[in-house]
Amino acid sequence: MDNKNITKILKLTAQLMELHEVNTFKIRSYTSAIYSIDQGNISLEKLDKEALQKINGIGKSIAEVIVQLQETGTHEYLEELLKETPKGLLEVLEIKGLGPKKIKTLWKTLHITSVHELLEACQSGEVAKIKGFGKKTQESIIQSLEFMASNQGKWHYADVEEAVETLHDDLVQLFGDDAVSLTGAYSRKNEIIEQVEWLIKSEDPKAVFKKLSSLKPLQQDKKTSSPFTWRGKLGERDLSAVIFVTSPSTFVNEQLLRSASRAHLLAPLEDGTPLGSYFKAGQFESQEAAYKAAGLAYVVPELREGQFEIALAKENKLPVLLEEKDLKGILHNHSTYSDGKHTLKEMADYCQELGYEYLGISDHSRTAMYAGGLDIDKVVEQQAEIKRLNEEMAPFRIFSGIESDILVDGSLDYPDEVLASFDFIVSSIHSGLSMTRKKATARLIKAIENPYTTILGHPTGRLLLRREGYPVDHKAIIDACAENKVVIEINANPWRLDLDWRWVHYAMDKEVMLSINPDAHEKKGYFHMKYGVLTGRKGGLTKAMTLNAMGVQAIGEYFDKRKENIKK
DNA sequence: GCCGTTTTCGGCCCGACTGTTTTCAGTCG
Repeated sequence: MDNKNITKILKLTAQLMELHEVNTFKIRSYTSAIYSIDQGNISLEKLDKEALQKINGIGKSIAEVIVQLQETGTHEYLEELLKETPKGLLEVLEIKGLGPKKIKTLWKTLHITSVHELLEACQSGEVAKIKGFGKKTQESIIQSLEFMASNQGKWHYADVEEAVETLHDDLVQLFGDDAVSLTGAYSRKNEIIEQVEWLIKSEDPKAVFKKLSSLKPLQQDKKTSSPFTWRGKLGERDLSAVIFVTSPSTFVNEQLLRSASRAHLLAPLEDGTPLGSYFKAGQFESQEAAYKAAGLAYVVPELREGQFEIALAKENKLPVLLEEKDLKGILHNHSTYSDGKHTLKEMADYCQELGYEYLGISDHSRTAMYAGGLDIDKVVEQQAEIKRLNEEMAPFRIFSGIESDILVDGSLDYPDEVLASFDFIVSSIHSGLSMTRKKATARLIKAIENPYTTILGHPTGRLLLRREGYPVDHKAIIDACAENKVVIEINANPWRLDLDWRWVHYAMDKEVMLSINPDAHEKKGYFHMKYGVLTGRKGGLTKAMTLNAMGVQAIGEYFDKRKENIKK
């Protein structure tokens, strides 16, 4: 069992302990053990009881618990707690804004033991009447429940990627490369996937179904399947999967129709025919040939969203999209100076090992106490270390940055002379997230207008499927970035992907550059760059408009020049 | 339950934010 799953179970244990009012210091032990595991970079997988106890915060009993987890997937104490807990309450624990204490109150006073009962109690106004609760709490519970319901059965692209790619390889093995095609939202590299779809070319659907039944990760739902359409689930995740079987004569038509979004297919051609109707009626050798016949340049699947691509395809002006290999460096990363798992040197070494020319380190600024934000002394210390490492590692270079909190009033988190000591600054909002659109926009614009802001970090603060971002006026933000020559981050963490791809094209139109930033808190975080590239590509991002596609020298000059302009 | 010692028992206790209160409790990152 990996660290992530271990801490997940320990967290559940701690929550249940709170629910059952176990000694608070005992609970604290669990939470501090979790913190220690999260922060450290020691894999617990192969450690025995003795080795576990050497880790700060883990003593005899928690070590025993972890050993049990490794051996059985659960532990005795957890099982005991679960026995005393109504099953439905476990789901209630997932609700944002509700902790164990409040849940206990709901359980003991209103006898609520499930999400369903909770929703009813909120709707009837019972919850607001309890001491310690109020109308706002009741309203926010309803909102959370609605948000959760709307996200049922949806997954992050990155979460399903491995299962999808593995099955795709299996399908290719079974049916041949030219007879299998991924379609749907996944083929367009959408950030959220509700269903994965394939198209299989065959005259004999029965034979196809038979072969499919040999694939272990697939479980067919016979009720919803039909003679040409296999429906069911993929893998343990309960991911909805559909496999269409189509004859060779309509394979290309189906590929075109099933890979594009509705908006793309509704786009009219010169004579007014919707593209979808044209694709349906015609006979084509290949997808490329179909676009050509329609008088369009070839549109890659990820652009088939009905945004701007048809107009550009008509004029043969589709951009050459950014590729991962175009990226020369990685900006916006954290180290052990704040809440990262690996040291500055480890982060730099690994970055160099992956073939990049530079690393931008931007730990949290001092206001971010929860993340070990750097006070001014630490900033000085880190910059000295960067200077030393740069001498050692040349021509590789570390740029000294900071992820400065944008404070509630829109100002940055250090006095000007400290801000001036960095090569670049990523300005982001981390606290005070519940704002009106007007307030959030004004706060961001003030930070954008600060001459020290180089990059605007995750502009909406959203966490996909978990938290809506604060509402912002995207146009106003992008316009302000254009005016102040501020780069906008495409935060490549699959939970964020923020700036959203739907705004990338507008930003480029305004000549705002974008930066693909992994926001890495550990070495393997660099691999998220890939999802940032996908996001950029969906918005039509080019190499020329990507900040970190610049080589080390060019970006060094870019940072210097920006700083010179501040002095003037 | 963990830690650290003034060494086997006593202390442990983040800070901002929100919504409830009207000085605080609960939650979150």
